[in-house]
Amino acid sequence: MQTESNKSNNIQTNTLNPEQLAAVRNIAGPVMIIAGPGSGKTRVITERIAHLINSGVDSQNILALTFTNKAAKEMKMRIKSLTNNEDSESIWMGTFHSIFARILRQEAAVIGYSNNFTIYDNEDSNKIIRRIIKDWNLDKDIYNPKFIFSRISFMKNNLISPEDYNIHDTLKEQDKRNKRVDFLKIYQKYCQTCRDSNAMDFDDLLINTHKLFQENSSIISYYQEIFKYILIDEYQDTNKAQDKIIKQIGTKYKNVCIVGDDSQSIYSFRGANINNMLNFKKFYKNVKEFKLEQNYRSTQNIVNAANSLIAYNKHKIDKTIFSKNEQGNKIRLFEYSNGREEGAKISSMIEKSILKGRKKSDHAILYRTNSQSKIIEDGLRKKGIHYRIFGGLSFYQRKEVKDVMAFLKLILNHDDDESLIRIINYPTRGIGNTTINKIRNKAEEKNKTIWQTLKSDDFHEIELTNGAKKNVSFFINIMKDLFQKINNNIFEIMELLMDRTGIIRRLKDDPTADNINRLENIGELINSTKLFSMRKNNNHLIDFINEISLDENKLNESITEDHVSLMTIHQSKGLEFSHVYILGLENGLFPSQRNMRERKMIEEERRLFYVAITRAINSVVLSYAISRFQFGTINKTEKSLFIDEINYFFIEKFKQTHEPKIGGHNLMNPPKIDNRKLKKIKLNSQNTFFRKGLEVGQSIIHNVFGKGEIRKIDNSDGNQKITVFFSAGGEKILLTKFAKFEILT
DNA sequence: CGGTAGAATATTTTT
DNA sequence: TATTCTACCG
Repeated sequence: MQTESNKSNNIQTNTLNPEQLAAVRNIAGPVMIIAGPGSGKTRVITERIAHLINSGVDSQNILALTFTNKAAKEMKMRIKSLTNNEDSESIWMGTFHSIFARILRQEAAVIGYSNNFTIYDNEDSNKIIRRIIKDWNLDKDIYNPKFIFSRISFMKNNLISPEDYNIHDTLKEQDKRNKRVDFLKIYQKYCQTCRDSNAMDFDDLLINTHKLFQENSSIISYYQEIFKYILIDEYQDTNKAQDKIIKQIGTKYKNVCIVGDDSQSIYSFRGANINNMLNFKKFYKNVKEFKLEQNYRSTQNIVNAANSLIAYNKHKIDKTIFSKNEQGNKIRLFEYSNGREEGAKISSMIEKSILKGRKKSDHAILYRTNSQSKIIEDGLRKKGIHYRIFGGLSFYQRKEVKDVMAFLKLILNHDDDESLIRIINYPTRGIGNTTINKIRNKAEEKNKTIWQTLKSDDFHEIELTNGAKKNVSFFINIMKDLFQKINNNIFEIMELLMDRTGIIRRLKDDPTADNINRLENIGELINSTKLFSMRKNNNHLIDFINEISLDENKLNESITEDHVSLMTIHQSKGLEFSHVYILGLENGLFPSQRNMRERKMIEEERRLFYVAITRAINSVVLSYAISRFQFGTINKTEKSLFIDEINYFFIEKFKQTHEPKIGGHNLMNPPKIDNRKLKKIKLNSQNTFFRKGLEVGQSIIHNVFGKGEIRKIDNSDGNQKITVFFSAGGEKILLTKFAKFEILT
């Protein structure tokens, strides 16, 4: 895999083309760079920043906002080598969220937070909302927690506070029509809960920054002076709050450079609005506009196919993307009878490609939804092709990891009720729902946070059974001891934490496959705290939590073995691969069911498809299945409407199956076949897993237990088990599916 | 209170 | 199918 930043070797010469050069050199005043896919955008950005520094601009006066922290890191490295200047380290470069979190920690007191505030992720937010709805006995169908959360998020991204909502008739009308009359109350309560817990959710990082700047003229002028030069990548995917903040900061010096491609805007579900980009020229006068239209990445066929597709979108900036690379092969389209066949056939295509001498990492498989990864995984595994799935559940989102992290968060911020509730009975120590609710009610009554309640005399006012009281006291004591350690290094905190809570002991006592896996993950977390605490600076608890809350750190980034990449199209943004496979081109899946109703939404899905195609350097393979197994039933599907939008001149169609087509269905509602009777026969689709090359007598090294020797290999059921004797820990049975180890001999 | 079995329910995409 | 929720029993 390559990211755009290190793809510059694709640019034929070492020099920039005239348009790129102009975009790099024009550093004063507002600039808009429209950068088509593969147009050397990242190179232009890095060169531009390097040019700023070489022209004498102080690194500390540059604000560069990227879409991911990973992109920021890579760009920083390139800028450092371009400028040969150590100072380039001090550029303010990162995502909106991480940069603003940094500012907010600095200025927290001004807006009524303390600087150790917790950052809640979506799971935390959802739990809070679910609790509010439950506490108030609201109808779960009308007040669907997920929906409520996304609506709250929508409000926040559009800077609509509860007060604003209240005077916003159309919004109120909408909710009234849907009988969600209590939406405002929930919104208020949710905000209150976060604030009381000294916590911010992702959206709060934006709106609180906006508020901070809005209400404090001295602070905004301070940052206007700091951020004299502003550059924002992927501007097409900014939301209103982000756009406004940039306007707040940029209005003084107006050295604002936005980079983006309206055709690649794919985050409207998160509040992103292309109009931010389209209206840029209206807000600032004399905007210099540069269009990077030459695609250095893909073959002409791929670029032409993508162009013919995106031409169906009405809402877009006029531009002509072209390629001078070789013509290349046509895009290939395959029809399969079902998802399983799709997975198998695509896998064997990749296998053949690898046999031709290509690297696995030249291949990427892209899909619309995370759940589609499973079928292709099965296919690849059968062929023994290494792959890596990006995204899905990240390491830090795993339950057991979050549980341990909740202890750390609570140590840092005692008012973090969400974390406290999460761990008061983890591992189970006899504190059930009844007890927790009694405690919560008392805290509510006293208008205190839970920890404040527990540590004060109020605790004794709660009517608890003796047993419950003892258990809660036990928890309080654990936490008091841990709180003492707040300034120790994290590894020491972790050791005490494990010792006092017995998390590891408990898991070891009950070594089910799940628990072994959990144990390994916690082991990995402990390892990472060890590494973290060995850092020279920024090695405190707050730094650790900060990085984990906002960095999409995958922790297993270090996998070096050659592998095929599997990811959603959203995650492929900014990446490129020689050979790209796009699965599941079916109406209802891609474009997704929900987005098929509105033209605006279909345009977004089309942009998503455009992004997918333009990831490819040499070849694109598309596929769809005429039936798909989903939710335990087989559904007939129809090929995606996007397929025929690609000009036939650039695409080649293959049919693998000859089943008669059932015609005449309503496009919006593909017929469903009731499969309940068939289900009883149940295909034996057990997930088998065997690790290759294992032998009795081999010595291995395990990430938790260390060195050991294989004593026995058990392939009897679908899950391969090995018995290993560890010099440190004695004999253990491991499931090779989960165990993390390497063969030594 | 904790564990579990069986029922109900859910699928976009993510900082 | 995979995950979450609910009801019930020890």
